[in-house]
Amino acid sequence: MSDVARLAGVSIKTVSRVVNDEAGVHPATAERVLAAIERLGFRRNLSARNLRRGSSTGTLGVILEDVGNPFYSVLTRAVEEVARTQGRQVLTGSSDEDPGRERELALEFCARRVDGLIVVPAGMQHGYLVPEMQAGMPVVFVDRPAGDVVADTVLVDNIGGTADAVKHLAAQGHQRIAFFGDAPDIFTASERLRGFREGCARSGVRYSEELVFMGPHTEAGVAALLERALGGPEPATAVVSGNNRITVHMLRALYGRPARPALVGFDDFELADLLNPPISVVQHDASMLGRAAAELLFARLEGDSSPPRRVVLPTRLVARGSGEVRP
Amino acid sequence: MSDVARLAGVSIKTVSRVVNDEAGVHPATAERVLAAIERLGFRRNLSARNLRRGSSTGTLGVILEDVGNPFYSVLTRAVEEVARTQGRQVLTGSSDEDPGRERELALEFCARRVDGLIVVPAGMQHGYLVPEMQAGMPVVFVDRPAGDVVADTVLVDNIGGTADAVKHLAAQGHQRIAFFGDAPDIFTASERLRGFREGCARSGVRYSEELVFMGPHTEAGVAALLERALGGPEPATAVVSGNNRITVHMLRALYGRPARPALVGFDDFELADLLNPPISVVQHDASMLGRAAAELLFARLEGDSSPPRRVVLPTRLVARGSGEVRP
DNA sequence: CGCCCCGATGACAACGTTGTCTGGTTCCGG
DNA sequence: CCGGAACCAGACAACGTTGTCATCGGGGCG
Repeated sequence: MSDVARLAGVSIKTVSRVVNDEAGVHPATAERVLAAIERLGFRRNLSARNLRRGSSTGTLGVILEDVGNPFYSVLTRAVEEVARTQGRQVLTGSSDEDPGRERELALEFCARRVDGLIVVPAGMQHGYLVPEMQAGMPVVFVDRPAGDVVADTVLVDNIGGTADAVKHLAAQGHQRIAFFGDAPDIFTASERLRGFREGCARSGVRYSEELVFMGPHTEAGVAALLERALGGPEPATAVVSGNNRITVHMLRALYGRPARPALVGFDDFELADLLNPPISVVQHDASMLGRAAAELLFARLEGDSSPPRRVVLPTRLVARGSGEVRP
Repeated sequence: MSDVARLAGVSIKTVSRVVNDEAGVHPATAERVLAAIERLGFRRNLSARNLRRGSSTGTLGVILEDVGNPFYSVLTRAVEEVARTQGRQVLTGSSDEDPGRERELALEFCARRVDGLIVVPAGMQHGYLVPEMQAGMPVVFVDRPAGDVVADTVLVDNIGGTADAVKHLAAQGHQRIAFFGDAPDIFTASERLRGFREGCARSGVRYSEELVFMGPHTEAGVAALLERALGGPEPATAVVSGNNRITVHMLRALYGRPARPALVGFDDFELADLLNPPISVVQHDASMLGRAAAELLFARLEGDSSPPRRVVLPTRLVARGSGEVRP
């Protein structure tokens, strides 16, 4: 900036005035300054500006499990979309479900003075965020609640959705239904299991411990457990899958098998309708999750200080046929 | 910081020493300072720190078409992964293929003093980046070259990959092969068309203008053009699709049709192997694109000032069966 | 002619840090 | 008992901006 000032023969304050479109600069002076800016390729330093003005950094931090997972990337995109209307940029980070990594990212973002955080929490301890929140950092949790912090949270109706899946299968006459889910320490996994159990109760299906399989996260793992579920004296005739990754693993494991169990998966995924049979799913909207979270966050930034809210977005069972296939 | 200093009864410089783990602070003093930091929830302001130290901001800017598109989100994840090894964070932005939006994002990132930019360029004019690059901002273009700027670029072998697709189809006996691609002003689209033409020439397939369809980007659009390609006196018996979105649209348009043309798609996609028939694709690695770009960028940051490089990553034809289906 | 006001510009401090330099103890060896 | 090293701690300036206030002409008005 002082280079520009020297070249234009003015003080740096005048340059500042020009780059900020402040009134009261002689047109001819402004002209000279602009020419100097152009010639030197000057671009004002936003960090310094924000520091001096005490204004926001105009950034948002988004921490999720994996930026590369389509579900989260759609969520991120929705956040970005809302942020854009507010002239803010988005910093993203993947925690890989590692609480330590999440914490590291969150504190790093706080040190960068992001205006707010949107977090898909990993693990159950988020007390480390309390001081930040007390210091005025708005935090919204998405997809799962934080273990030990009360804050705005946006969830989907995991219980209702899974119960619907069971109901759908029961309506097709299935009585032996298996559930495959993520590790039970992940909120959505345990909620969906709960929904599964409730669904069984409501639909008059006998819930049996040995048809519940939590935690496999490789194709081989899913395949092995599936073998167990479909073997034995009383094999399962239908399966509820707890998330899209497990569903995909399962499809691979089932591929080419002559007799396939009926299947309903939690989370929709691209091409589910083009498979044979088309896969029925419990659908919900990652984009809406992101939008809701971002909107909650911006409300806080605009001064909303009402008690923390918990938004639960509905799910929708999309019957595509896989729920009707009989063994 | 001065609050902490006051509470601990020291000068702010001592606080600075403590938060920076500098040697030469009496343990008891450090203890007091740490306690004060804890009590006040102090977190040092990274922007101010970077400003003062003149060090990098520790951020990277990534601009791509759509953060929510799985292809780009995998790329982003790879960039993040490399950035992480260097202790840097990633700012992302979606251009939606709008050059104006891209420019806005890029300049905003520059004003924030990101350490470098990774850009999937939209449009053909990127001269606006020249001053920034001259001022020392390293820029790497991914997936497409910039129209009018020479800089590091990471591409995939669009021409070779598409030619392989044609070769594969020709080997199955196809002589009437259609090509569906993105709008021709998108680099990858025109390159792949070129590859298609070259493939035809090399494989002895007659290239015919009326079997080339560029630009449809809705399912209905693809369906309508497909109708044309498959109708008429000399219908196409095989189709090459120029990217994963078009492939998916095409699959929907073809779904349930009794006689399907043979199909090879550029870009692999999840579940392609589970469709019926499994879809043959020209596979390439978004993750590797991202990694290569990030590594080029970091090399520049470490002072590599060799002439701009152009890296072309190979593609691999994965024959899954859809190329062999005969009408 | 003198006054005041206004338009244009600049000097200076401050944002929250950290690098440099200096001042003050303490403790050791001579 | 003194010189000097070693150790701690603080004062001050600076990073690149912008907010506040002061300065300086010139022009309109009484």
